[in-house]
Amino acid sequence: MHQLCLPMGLEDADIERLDQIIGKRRRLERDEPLYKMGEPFRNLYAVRFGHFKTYQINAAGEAQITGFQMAGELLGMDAISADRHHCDAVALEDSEVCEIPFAHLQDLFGQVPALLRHFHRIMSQEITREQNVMLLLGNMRAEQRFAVFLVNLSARYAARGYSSTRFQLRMSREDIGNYLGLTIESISRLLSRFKKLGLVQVDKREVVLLEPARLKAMAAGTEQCSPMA
Amino acid sequence: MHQLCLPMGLEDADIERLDQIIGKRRRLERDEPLYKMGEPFRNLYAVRFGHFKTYQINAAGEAQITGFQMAGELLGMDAISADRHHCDAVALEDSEVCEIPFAHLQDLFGQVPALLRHFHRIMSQEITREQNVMLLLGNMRAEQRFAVFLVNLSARYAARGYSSTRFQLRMSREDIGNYLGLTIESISRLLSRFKKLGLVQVDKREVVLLEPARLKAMAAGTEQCSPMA
DNA sequence: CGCGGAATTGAAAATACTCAAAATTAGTGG
DNA sequence: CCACTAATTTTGAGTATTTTCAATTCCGCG
Repeated sequence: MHQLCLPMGLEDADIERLDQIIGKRRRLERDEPLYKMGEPFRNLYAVRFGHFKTYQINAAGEAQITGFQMAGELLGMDAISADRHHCDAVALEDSEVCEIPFAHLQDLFGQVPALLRHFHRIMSQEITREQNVMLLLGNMRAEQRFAVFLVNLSARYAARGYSSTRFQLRMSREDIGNYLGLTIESISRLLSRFKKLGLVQVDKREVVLLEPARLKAMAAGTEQCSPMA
Repeated sequence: MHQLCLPMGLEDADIERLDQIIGKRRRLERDEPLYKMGEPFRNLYAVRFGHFKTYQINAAGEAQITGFQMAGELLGMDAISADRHHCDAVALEDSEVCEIPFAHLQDLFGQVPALLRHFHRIMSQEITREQNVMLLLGNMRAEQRFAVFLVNLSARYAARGYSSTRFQLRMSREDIGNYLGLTIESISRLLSRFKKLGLVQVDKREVVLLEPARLKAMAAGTEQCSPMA
């Protein structure tokens, strides 16, 4: 947790100070909202375990999932600008976060420059992450989007010490489609195609990446599998 | 400039201190790069006048424009996380920026909490801006995307004291298409359609919004103009 | 005046969507 | 633990939106 979340390269004394301002833990069950758009902003949240999705809702009531978050990742940074949450965050499974009261965190920034620096990196990282999603949504075909999605999950699980080739999809097909700008039917068809091509093995929500290298090539745009005669 | 850029609600003394660390101005001519992906990160840039585009390039060499920036807006925040620029920034016309050495800015953060707070708001604003683009790319049809684009430009010019209904497009049709995840031909057709419907008047790059309210409704998804029999 | 990049327009093609139905899975209560 | 219902996923067929390819047209500029 400490590896991925806020502290990183902080001295023990600083970590100690950070731990002191970290508020209470909060457990959420599946489908429970962590916060909703428009609510006043008080805390950032660090995921301790479980998974979340964040999504925006437009005027017409349709949602666009803007990200999936897992252990060690930080939620709520989009709320700083307007002092209100800009999106909804919902637990995809039973999960736990710790609250980080932002007012206290700001107090600490003045005292622990290394913490501030790290916080800026994390916000910046969120910006680059979203830019990568814009690239995905703006100029990739369905097949490539889905490959990027799988490869991204793979890398994130690997970074957490889990298998990079076998993992559970914590989100529904519908969520995946929404995130990737595709329909649930398209996701289903892509899974079937990838399965048939021997790229993956799928059993309900468990996925095994059988050819990670080819998937990475597809994600990079180097390779593509024909639309299946 | 001071209204939109970093200072805002800062006391005069603090603005003074900020002005002191602000580095030299830099002029760029049309198509000149401000920075390129991978370059070491030293400065943020505040646009003084002119316009810029930022874009990512994927493995296959294709670009995705991630934003257009105008006077008062800040460039380079995506570089903080890796100490290297994550995208290219290019002037769309003859423009000027002022360099803000990030190391110096960080020094100031410890001394001027209000500045820090404002900086966080700006970074957070960039995150929400990108989330809005994800919503656009992920679940809007071409017509709505283009309406959102026009309405967004309109609002930003209005905020700067310019006309909200008549302005120059500083970017090519190709850039617009790239940004919106559409082809240049689609943009051209959309413009023709909007023109024919009396929504806009277009002369090369000059646009007049004839029915701002209907455009806003289209952007919100409330209204749509049929695909033109 | 003519060259060249940018923009427009048209026709054909492709990708992904919609609608519908069937199959599978998950959840619930007996 | 099983059975039943509801929800999710898969699959198919037809359709729609947008792209691709191609041919002009429009302008700025030397």
